[in-house]
Amino acid sequence: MISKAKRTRQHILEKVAPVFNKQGYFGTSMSQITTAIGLSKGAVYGNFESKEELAIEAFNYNLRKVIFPLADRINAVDGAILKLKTITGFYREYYAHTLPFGGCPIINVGIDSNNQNPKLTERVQYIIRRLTDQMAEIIEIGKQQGEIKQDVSSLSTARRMYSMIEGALFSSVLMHDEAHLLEMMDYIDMMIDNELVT
Amino acid sequence: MISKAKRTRQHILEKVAPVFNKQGYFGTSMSQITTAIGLSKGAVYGNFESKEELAIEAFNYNLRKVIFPLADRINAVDGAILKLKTITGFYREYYAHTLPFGGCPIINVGIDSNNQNPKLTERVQYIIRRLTDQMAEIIEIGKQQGEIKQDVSSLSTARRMYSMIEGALFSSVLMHDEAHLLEMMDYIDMMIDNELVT
DNA sequence: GATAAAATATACCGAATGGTATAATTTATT
DNA sequence: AATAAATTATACCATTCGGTATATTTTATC
Repeated sequence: MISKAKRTRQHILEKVAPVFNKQGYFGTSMSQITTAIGLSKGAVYGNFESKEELAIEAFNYNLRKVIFPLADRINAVDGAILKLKTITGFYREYYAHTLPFGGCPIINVGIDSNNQNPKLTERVQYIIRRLTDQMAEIIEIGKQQGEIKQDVSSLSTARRMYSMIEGALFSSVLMHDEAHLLEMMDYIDMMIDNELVT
Repeated sequence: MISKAKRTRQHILEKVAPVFNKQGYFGTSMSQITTAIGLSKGAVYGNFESKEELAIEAFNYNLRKVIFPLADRINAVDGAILKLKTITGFYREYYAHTLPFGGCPIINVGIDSNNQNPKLTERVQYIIRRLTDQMAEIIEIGKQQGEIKQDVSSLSTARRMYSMIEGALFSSVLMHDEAHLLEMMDYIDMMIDNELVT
């Protein structure tokens, strides 16, 4: 059976993750944290060694919740083109999905931790690299299997796609208008058909 | 002659603007501010009514420094296509230009103020709207003058361009790699030639 | 150069910060 | 059910927070 501590740890992360994502590291105080979780500082410091560790784990929690499901969706389909379009499909739902959490944790923590918290920044960089490498790998396999044109640069295309997605997401979240994201996904789909498909 | 107060105000903004841009609102303390400006709290509160007003004015200062010059560059050339390519040209230099300030103030303050400071968020929204509207206007005039295809949606295209730029900028700043931005500018230039030019 | 006015430095405020030691409580083991 | 161990609440710590009142210094006016 799962120990009490482990369940409390999960409870704290669940409640605290959206707060950190919305308010940032310095914008979130310990008193706001204890209010959000309905527990005392003792519970927090009994399960996490510092506010910083809590912030890092909260980021990981958000990733597990909003980004990692993408991998499952990609693995569930076959073929490079279909996999790529699964990505755009995923991000079409992403706005509604992440808005209650305060937007995309990658952008939020990326900006928030930059020039501030090297550990968190490195973690965000690692995640971005993983995501873009994964996309590049899909394109690469597509090329090998003749599904995607040979003259396409896998990594450049993947990075461009990712920047387009994050940029549109930023616009949508900030302007409170899902259209930016949806229209960008339409455009990327079109781009896939016109520029990648053999 | 310019008054002492006005010069101090300028001095404070100049020194404090990059600090706010790098560290965010809550990440920047009054003591860090007084250290950065080499003056006391008396000087700060004699010239600004609160930390919040200082942050807003620091953002405006950053805009004047890194974004507003774009308008001049656009006005200096004729023709929609040339104006659009002036924009991509501008952002090609933007990474090196804004890195010492801690990256693009629009993304930074946008993310930092979202869910935190409504005044600042509104200001960022207004700036984004101005930028995208300006770009849409260029495309619209290009259509009227037969320089750009009629079936192009001015506003959608402008918004997409802007999201692409901001997304690539985010990637470059966070990954410490200018390539993301430069490659995106190449792509946008190509897009202009292939999809917009009549 | 004296005086008034403006601007800056200093000293201080209550409140809140992240963090800790310890007491109280809950859980698990027998 | 009794006891030991693990977990959480409470009270408290020094420090720092943003902000202010006032003293000092600098600037402008005459």
